[in-house]
Formats: sequence, structure tokens, C-alpha cells
Amino acid sequence: MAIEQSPATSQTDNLRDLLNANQYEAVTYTDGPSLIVAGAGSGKTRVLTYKIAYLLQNGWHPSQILALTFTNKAAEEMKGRIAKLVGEQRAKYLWMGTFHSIFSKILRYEASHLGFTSNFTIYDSSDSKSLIRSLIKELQLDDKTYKVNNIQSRISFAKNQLVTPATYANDSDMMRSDMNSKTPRFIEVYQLYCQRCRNSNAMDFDDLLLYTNTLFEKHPEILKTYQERFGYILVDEYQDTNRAQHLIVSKLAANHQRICVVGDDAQSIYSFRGANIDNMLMFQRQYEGCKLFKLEQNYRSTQTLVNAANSLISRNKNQIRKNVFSDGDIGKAIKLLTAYSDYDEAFAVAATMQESIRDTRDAYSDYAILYRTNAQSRTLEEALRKRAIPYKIYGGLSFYQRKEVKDILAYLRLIINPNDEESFKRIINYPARGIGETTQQKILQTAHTHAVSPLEVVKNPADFTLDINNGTAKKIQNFGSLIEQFRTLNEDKDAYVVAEQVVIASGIMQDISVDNTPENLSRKENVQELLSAINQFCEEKANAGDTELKLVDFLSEVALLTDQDKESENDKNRVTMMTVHAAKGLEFKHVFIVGLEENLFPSNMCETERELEEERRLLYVALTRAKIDCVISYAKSRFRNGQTQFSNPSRFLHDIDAKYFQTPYEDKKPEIVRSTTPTFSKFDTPPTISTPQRLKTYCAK
DNA sequence: TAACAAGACCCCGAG
DNA sequence: GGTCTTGTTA
Repeated sequence: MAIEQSPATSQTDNLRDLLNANQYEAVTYTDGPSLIVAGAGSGKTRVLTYKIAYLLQNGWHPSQILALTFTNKAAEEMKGRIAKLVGEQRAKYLWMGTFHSIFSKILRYEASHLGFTSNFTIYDSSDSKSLIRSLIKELQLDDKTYKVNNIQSRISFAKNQLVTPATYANDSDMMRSDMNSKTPRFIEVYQLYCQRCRNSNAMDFDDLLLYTNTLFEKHPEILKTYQERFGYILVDEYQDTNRAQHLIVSKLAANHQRICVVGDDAQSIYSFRGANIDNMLMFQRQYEGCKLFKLEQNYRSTQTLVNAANSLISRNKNQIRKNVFSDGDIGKAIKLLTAYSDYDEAFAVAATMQESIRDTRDAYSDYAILYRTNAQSRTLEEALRKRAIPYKIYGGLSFYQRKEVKDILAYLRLIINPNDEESFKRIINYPARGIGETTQQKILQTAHTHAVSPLEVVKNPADFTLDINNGTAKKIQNFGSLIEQFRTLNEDKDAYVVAEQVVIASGIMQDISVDNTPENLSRKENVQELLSAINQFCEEKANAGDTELKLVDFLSEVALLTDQDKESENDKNRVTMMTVHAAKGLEFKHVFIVGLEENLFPSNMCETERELEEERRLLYVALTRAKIDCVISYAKSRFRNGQTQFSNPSRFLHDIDAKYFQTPYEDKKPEIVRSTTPTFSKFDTPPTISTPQRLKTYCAK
């Protein structure tokens, strides 16, 4: 490999030319702990990339480097860039990935120490929701008081704080607050939830962090091997780590303290899932002799955009003072679109975008529309489609969440993990094989009382004195042997062959082939796509010299994938539509930020000053995604939750210094595209905070 | 047990 | 507005 043969003349020798002074210092300081405070667009990824290359240059082996990122996309991108610098062969040994994926890898190795087996299933949030739903029923709780979503987020919150059911039960504050919220039996749900997951040999997303921490806590000898393995630790987006993540990283770095974390307090936007910005703020105190590097020059955006973003974020009281600046072009002022309704807003956005594309001749992929909530995408989608602007939507229902895909995955999951109860429930009667609700309940109950997997019961119903008739017994036995058949097949065939067989022999293919409705055609397409994804996975593994083409690896990867990670060729030149959260870390030449209204952005869920500041940071993130220009829009009324709501413009519009906006009537052209709708200037409506009027809609058919 | 209709609830964000 | 759950029939 030409790139690798002569370490003396490496690509990193001319680092001084490639980096500014601060970046250079941050890259080349490797003696001890360091904190890099990196403003938006300041070349954070660049610094991390070169730092890893620099470490490899200086004798570290790739497998000694642990680099944790927040999204798969960030990990992939960084890996690609490093591969370019040091060669694919070396880059592939790096331990680089999201917290969840790296920890799940570790957990598969060490599963036995935690009472799991290495083929454990990862429950996604719909799996855990369905489990919680059945627990509420089982405990005969009132589902009006015990709301599934609420229970789920409370369990998640507890886990993120490393509060196990046992700790929870002993915490008088928690118990009292459950009393007050009329859900005193929450703890029972939590307990049973953990127990069922364990019986199912399954972990949810939060468990991946929680159990890794437990593993290192309870087994110092295991911790020691990982401490020694990872000689250098790098963590991206440290401002968004939660307690579990922080503790694990601290444990790993405790001895050698060769740790470098990068973050920007102004971009901390994940406190809702337990992220704690103090992890970053306290970092210097945690590690004595910690070096601090500040990257303040923004290379991404125009001066106008950087200054506008600065003026916004300066309204936050809690922040590390930074002087983020750009010495790029002054750039264009922000354009503000005012619309009467969400429909008009989408219309105006599409029109403005089309105009801009005509002027700039930039590609569709240079444009992004960012919104606060996924629900806003639908109207925008419609408007873009009318103008034949190609787009892609991230988030919402991802490919792997679609029914037909989940169904097949459930078969595959049950094959590799026969204890997986959620998968079992999903497919025992799909495709319909005459095993009804009552029978299912009996099977599950028997499985619980005998402490065996439901699959075990199904295989030998006679052993468990099930109260069912012979016909039903036959049916469930057939299901049992079907799965058993697949399991045998899986022992010596690769993942693709097994999956293909599942699709056919389970009857799924037949079920979605009964007619040619558009729904079924699209289902078939999705099934085909899943199969080819599995095939591709097998091929990639084979190319990498990996002979183990195991289903378990595929499932593990899939469970942690999001839509962002599955981009096909024909998705390349399209306008990106996503939430602001999803846009973190990305950049586009032209950005549209829509729905700048009170109760939407900032969110109506936001009550405290702290939460409001997080919303403001969120808008800061959105603004700083743009390289060249930015359009902001809001609507005076919006269809939400099945009714039209009127709202005021977001207070954040007034937080951004007015001089960075184009004045609404500067152009001859009116901002509003539909002539029937009244236009409003930015200052028509005072930024009063009022509860939205709720009007009944009269569009019922 | 399955197919269909009415009704509830939702919508904050992600791995 | 759409999705998911529950209730009603044959």
C-alpha cells in the first residue's frame, strides 16, 4: 500500500499548513487530558480527524484508539476521512462509532458476565412500548393514568441517571413524586419491565449504556482490560453526553488520562434525554492539568450568519463566553417569510427555494429545510412535490420501522434469540395462522409461570398442560417447528439465505402478494430492499475477509441504524428535510428554518428558563448549519393536533438582531406568494406570550 | 377468529 | 392530520 509504506513522509507532516494555530495546538497535544471547546463550524471534525491521524503517526495502533461520536453518520464520515489520510487497512481497526454501537460490541463480548448471552436482542423504542403496554394490562393498571409514553420516558430517564428499580424503590423522593402524580405503582412496571427484558435476553437503547457501566463497575478485571486496550480516548459532542456515558468514559480514562473531548456548550440540545452539560463544564476540574483549547474561527458561514447566531445566543445567561467569528464574506441578510397558514408557509418556502435555485444554480442537495417537529414535514412535502423539487425526509418512520420490515426482522430476531418475547408476540399469528388472542395469552402466561421461553411452550404444548383444544395445539406446534426449521438453517447458511427462506416459508410473501394494491406493491419493494440490504451486508463482510456472516451481526447493526445511514444513489441530489436535532453536525449552502412560532419553536412543552435556553441553542444550531444564506419563516395559523391553532411569531425572531434581517418590503415582490392572504411585517405582532387559541376546525367531511 | 368501524390520542427531539 | 387501539359484528 503506497500510502502507508513511508511513515517519515506522511500526510500529517505539513500539519501547520493544514490547520490554524489553535487547531494545530489541539491536534498535537497528546500528553494528557484535553478539552476542545469548538464553536460552530470551527473545524471540529477536521481537528479530530487529524488528531487521530497524528496519533497513528506517532506509534499508536488503530485498535488502541477509541473514538466515540453521536451519530453513525459522524462516525462514518470521520472514518472515511481518516482512511484517506492513513489508508483503509489501518483505519478499519479503529474503535470508532456511536456510544451505542461501540458499547453493544463490548456487551456482546462480555454478555455472560451480566447474565445475558452474546446474541441478545436490542429492543427499539416500539418494542419497549409494546412491552410496557402489555405490562400495564397484566398489572391491571388504568391505562388512562399509566400512559405508555409517559412510563417509557420515565423508565428511560431513570436508566439514564443509572437508577435501577432497586435504587428507585429506596428513593423516597422518587416514590413520593409517583404518589403525587397518582402513579404509585410505576415502580412495579419498571421492575417487571427490566425482568422481562432480561428473560427475553434483550436490552433497550438505554440498557446498552447502563449495562456497560454496570459491567465496568462490577468487574474491575474486565474494566482493566479495556483500560489497557484503549490507550487514547476521543469523544465528540461531549456537551450531549449523559450520566452513564460520562461515567463509562471516565472509568476507561481513569488510569492513563489520555483523553480528549470536544464540545460546544452552545450546541447542547439533548438534555431531554438526560444529557448533562456539566459533564463538559466540569471536565477541567475532573482532570488535573487538563489543557483547554478554544476553536473560535468559523470557516463555514458568512459573517452575517455568524453574527446573527451570536446575537441570538447572547440572550442565554448560561454559557461559556466565546468569540465565534468569521472572516469570510459579509454575506446576505436573513430573509423572513410570513405566511397566513402552514399551508401558505410551505408554498412560500417552495417558491422561494425554486427562485433561489434558479439564481444560484446550486444543486438540490445544497438546500435543507429544518423544522422543530417531524409533524411539520407533511405540508412542506406537498408544496415541494407540486413544484417538482426532489426531496428526502429524514426521521419519522424509518425504513426499519415499517411493518413488513419489522415483521421479517422479528422472525430473524426470534431465530437467533429464541427468548425474544416481543418478536414472538409479533409473529406468532402473522401471517394469520389461527392463533388468537386467548391462545396467545395462555402461551405467554404458561411461559412466565414455568420460566421458559414462549417458543419452548409452543414446541411442546403437551408438556405444559395448556388448556387448548387439539386443533390449536397442532397450529402452535406447527409454528414452533417452523421457527426450529429456520434455526437449523441458520446454523450453516449465511444471513441472506436464511432471510430469503423466512420471507417465503413464513407465508409473508404470499400474504403481501394476494393483490396488487399500491400498498402491497410498496411492501414487496421494501421486503426486496431489506433482502438486498442483508445481501450487501454479507458481501461486505466477505470482502473484509470475515467468514462469519451471521445474522446476529446484521441485526445488531440494524437496530442502531437510523434513516440517515441509509442513503441510496438516487437520494444524492435532493433537498434535505429534517428536524433541527437531526441536522446537528451537518452543513448546507442554503438553509430554510420554518415554523418560527411561539409554542412550536420554542416548543409548547418548554416551561423553565433552562428549557427555553435549550430551545434557543437549538435555533442557534439551525442557523449555524447554513454556509451562504438562510431563510426563516413562520405562519400565523397552523393545523395541529387535528385543529387550527393561531400563534404568534417566535420570541426568538426578536432575539436575533434586526439588522441581520432583510427588511420585509425591501424587494418590490411581496413576501407572500398567495395574493389572497394578508401580509404581515416582522414587527406587526408583539412577541407576547399567550396561550394559543384553540378553534374547532370545520373541515369535517 | 377476522374484518371492519369508531374512537382515542397524539406531536418534541434520537440511538 | 394520521396512527394505533378498542369495540362490534358475522
